Amino acid sequence: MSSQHSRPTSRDVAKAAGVSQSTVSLVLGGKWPGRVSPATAAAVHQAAERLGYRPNRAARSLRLGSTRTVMLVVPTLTATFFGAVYEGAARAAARHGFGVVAYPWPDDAGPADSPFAAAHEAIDGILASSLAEDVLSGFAGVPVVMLDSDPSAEAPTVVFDVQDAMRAIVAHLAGLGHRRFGHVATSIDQWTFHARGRALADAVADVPGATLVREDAALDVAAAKDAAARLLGGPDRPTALVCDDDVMAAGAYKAARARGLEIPRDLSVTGFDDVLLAAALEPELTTVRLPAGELGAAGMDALLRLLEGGRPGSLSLPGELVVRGSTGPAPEAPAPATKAVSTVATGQGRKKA
Amino acid sequence: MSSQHSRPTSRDVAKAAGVSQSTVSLVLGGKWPGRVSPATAAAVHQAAERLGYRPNRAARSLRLGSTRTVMLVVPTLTATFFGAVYEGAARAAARHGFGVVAYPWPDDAGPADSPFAAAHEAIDGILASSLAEDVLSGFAGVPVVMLDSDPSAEAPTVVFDVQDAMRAIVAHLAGLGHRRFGHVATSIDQWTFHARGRALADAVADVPGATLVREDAALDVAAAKDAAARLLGGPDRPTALVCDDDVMAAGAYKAARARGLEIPRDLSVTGFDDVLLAAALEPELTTVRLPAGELGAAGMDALLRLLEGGRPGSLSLPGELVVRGSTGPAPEAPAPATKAVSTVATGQGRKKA
DNA sequence: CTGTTAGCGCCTTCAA
DNA sequence: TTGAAGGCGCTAACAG
Repeated sequence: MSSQHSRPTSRDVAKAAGVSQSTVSLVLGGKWPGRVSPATAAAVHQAAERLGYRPNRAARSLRLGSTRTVMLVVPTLTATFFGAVYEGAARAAARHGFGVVAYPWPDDAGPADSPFAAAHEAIDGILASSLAEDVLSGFAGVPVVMLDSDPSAEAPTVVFDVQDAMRAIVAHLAGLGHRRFGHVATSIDQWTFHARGRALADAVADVPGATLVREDAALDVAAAKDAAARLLGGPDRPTALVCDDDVMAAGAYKAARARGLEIPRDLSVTGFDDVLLAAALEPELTTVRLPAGELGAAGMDALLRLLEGGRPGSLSLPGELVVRGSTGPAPEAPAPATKAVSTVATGQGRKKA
Repeated sequence: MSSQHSRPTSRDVAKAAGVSQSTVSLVLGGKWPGRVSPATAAAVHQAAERLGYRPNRAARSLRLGSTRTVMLVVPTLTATFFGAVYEGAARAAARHGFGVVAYPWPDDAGPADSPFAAAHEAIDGILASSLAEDVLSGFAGVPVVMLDSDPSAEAPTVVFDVQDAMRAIVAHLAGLGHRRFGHVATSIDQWTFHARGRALADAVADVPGATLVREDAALDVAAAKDAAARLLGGPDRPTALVCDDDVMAAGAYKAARARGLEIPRDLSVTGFDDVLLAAALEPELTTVRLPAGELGAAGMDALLRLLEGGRPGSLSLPGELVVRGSTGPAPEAPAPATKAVSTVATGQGRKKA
């Protein structure tokens, strides 16, 4: 026995199969046809199998100069969304023999360390989600694909079609007769939230006679509650609150309840994300489901293509409006309107009852 | 220029500093004092800095036979809990120059692949959270620390003090006058849930005159709602529902509402975990906060000690009871009791109003 | 105190 | 069709 008790090497396999190392490499690398006899190849495969041989990654990396590892940079892993992104990315990577290491980098922490504290410098490429492009300034030269961030960036991107999703929300609400919209917005400086704000404004502008007021807050329940309370306390109280995120919708629920408003009778509320929370709330939340896993997978596919020398294009994934119990017909005369709201039915509006 | 445009090697640094490679290795490895002159050491450091030198991980791994990488196996990353475990573990690992790769392995998927599809076989140790020990059967020989799982296992473990947490919950509830408890349990076959069930039964048994009924359900809102409904529909309706998880508590809320019961006036509800959900519910949930990040960090510390040849002991982390709005005094005469509930005040009960 | 040397396991010429 | 040899970048013996 040449191998003491540790993992077998290609040498061991060669010895066992009665061939040379290079033959083993050829066969196991799958490029033997036409260069190695089928019989020899079979013998090699068999020996490798029997010995439980697995190539040493470090040695392979050293020789090849590539690590077959991709780093996923996300603001946090403590959010189901990014966990799903990771799982989607890892699945796609595994199909190509790549591994993924997660690197949580809070968005308010400035540019990420280039010389990693975590010793993760051995990387072939970077997948960055929901981060500003300049966060990656320390990684010049490393192939990058950006997820859920400004598609006008240089790197290939994969994003959600936020505009379409917001249009769907507004169409749904407008169809229920709503005209006075409130936007419970998050103040986080991320592309997706800027995009949501813009998309909502655009969509509302397309509804004749519709108005939109906006309040910003941090992305947590308490802050969102305050923002929603401000909206609800203002003149011309909105009949529908469009929230930037399911978490903020939970805050909106609380503000509504504090004001004695019943959802959806007196107020409609929508979210964005469709995480666990949406189904846990009462009534269940009408929201847009964002396919986080697919985002990760599509991003990884693009990155892998990039690593192979290709030039992947940018991509946009559709969200899906999930209508649940938090939206309903606009209340008839919700408040003594000070401004006349001359609503022109656009034809797509369909009121129930 | 010897280096074309790629990363500088220790050779380049040596050349730049006018010394040999081994000196560079010694200096940068921090074991030069007494072997290299301070002046030379300074020169090396400076050259390395100027060139932006970073050691090649693959080469180092190959030489050292260790990868300075640990694998964290978790049931899923799509849960804030495991995301927090990861972050805690990664932080602790980084302090020692270790990296962490996450490996989501659903608990119902049987023993994990030993020869990883994801090519993650290059690993020094394994941290496994909330998994049965036999899931790791394919990794014989690799140092392992188990998190949140049966402490009677062979491997060192880090767990939460479930028993203490449950006692705190029951004490809190009993202090409010509750004697009829319902357990909304999860049917998931994990150590922690078995432990919760046992701990709850024990704690209730210690309250004179107290009773406990139990219903099992999958770990999701809808299933928990059904289970809670069964509990609430049975004879001698419980006045307090102890749920195995915050998610299940959300289901309990729904069941209560469906039955016209108001929380906490007619029914008290408690959770377990204190994730985002607890503060999003209305009223906010009384629950036990489980320090997931600390679990990961403590586990990683233990694993690192194990890798250094030590024999870390097992550890138990305390949870913290967080009292919020979902628990209140037991209703006076909640239902025409068929059994007499002879309540003996234990002296620690303190009713408001 | 510093330099030389060897070899970790793999893949890829090059020669047979 | 197969084997021998070299070297990826690093570290640890061993010389000097």
